[in-house]
Amino acid sequence: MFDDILEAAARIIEEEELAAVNTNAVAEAAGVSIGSLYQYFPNLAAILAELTLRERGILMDNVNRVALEFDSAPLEETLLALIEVAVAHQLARPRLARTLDYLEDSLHLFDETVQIGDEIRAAVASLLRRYDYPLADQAAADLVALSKGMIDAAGRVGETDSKALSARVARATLGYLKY
Amino acid sequence: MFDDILEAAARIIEEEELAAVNTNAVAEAAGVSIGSLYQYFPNLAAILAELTLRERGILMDNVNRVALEFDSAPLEETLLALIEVAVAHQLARPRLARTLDYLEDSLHLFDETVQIGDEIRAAVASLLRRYDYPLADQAAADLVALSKGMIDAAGRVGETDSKALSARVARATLGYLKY
DNA sequence: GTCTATACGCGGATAGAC
DNA sequence: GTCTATCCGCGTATAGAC
Repeated sequence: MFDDILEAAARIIEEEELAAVNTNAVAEAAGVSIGSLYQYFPNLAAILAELTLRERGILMDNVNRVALEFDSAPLEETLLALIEVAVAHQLARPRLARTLDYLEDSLHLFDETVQIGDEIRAAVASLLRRYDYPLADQAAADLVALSKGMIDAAGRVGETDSKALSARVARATLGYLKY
Repeated sequence: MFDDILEAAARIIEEEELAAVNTNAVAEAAGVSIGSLYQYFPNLAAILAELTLRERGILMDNVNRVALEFDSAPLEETLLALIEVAVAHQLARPRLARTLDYLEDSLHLFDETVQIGDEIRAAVASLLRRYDYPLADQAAADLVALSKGMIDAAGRVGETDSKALSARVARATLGYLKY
């Protein structure tokens, strides 16, 4: 039920837009009454917050898992694995991912905690440092930003070939590092 | 007056958030009454549409000007000039630029016309073709996307050094092309 | 032309029946 | 626990005075 409500909100974001996410619409899409909705969430913002935290959690779990699994792999392989995680995440539900990014950015809904980008940048920076790459923080920020830009754009235009997209993103990141 | 209203909307976006842009707030920030506001715009959406079209117009004018001025310059110089235009645009009013991008994306407010990204991609693609770069359309899309990602991220964290940022973006684009 | 006042609908949230 | 009914405030837009 809790999950039904979150999923309903996610679907409205995908099929309509963020502004269309209101308590009535979410309750109806979830197949519950407005009264019941308020038994599971204190207000509308809490629904969006929980949805954001969940999506972020899934991505971060995968990022951290890759960082662990590849802790003695060559740099290029690790980067590609991280890219594949990010690509898979974004192409699964492109519009949802972009909208939640916007939410997290515009409303600083979670300014107590770090933004998801911070975590990923930190992971990449520590990876680059392990390989003695100079200016690791700057490079990590750039790599994450340019990857995100490419992956967002791909999702926006409906690309579905994860492998091809990952390869292009990998090319861009390696081009940056080696140029 | 017309301009005052647009500027008021822009400032609210920068200082608050998109959802805070309502007729009352815009009228107050513009120093006019709500009644007068409706003499200049038929509704709230028209204000946001006009604001978006203006910002887009400024950027596109500059892109097209560079494309003309550099029509016989080396590829790298032309790319750098285009990047500098985009960087200047984004760093001038970062939050406004990002929010209007979101608007144009989420609401397909202007689906009759082409999105701003399409125009820029087309300009870059024709540039690449002039230098016989293979897969020009794909490369143009990737270059615009990765540049936008880097420039957005820089604006988000308050970077102000346009030259340094342009140089890093140029490095990423050239890295992509040459890797 | 610009204002104030107001109508009106939508959406958030709660009360209270079942 | 889930529902329906309702309250209430906010925001859009208009009416009408000056």
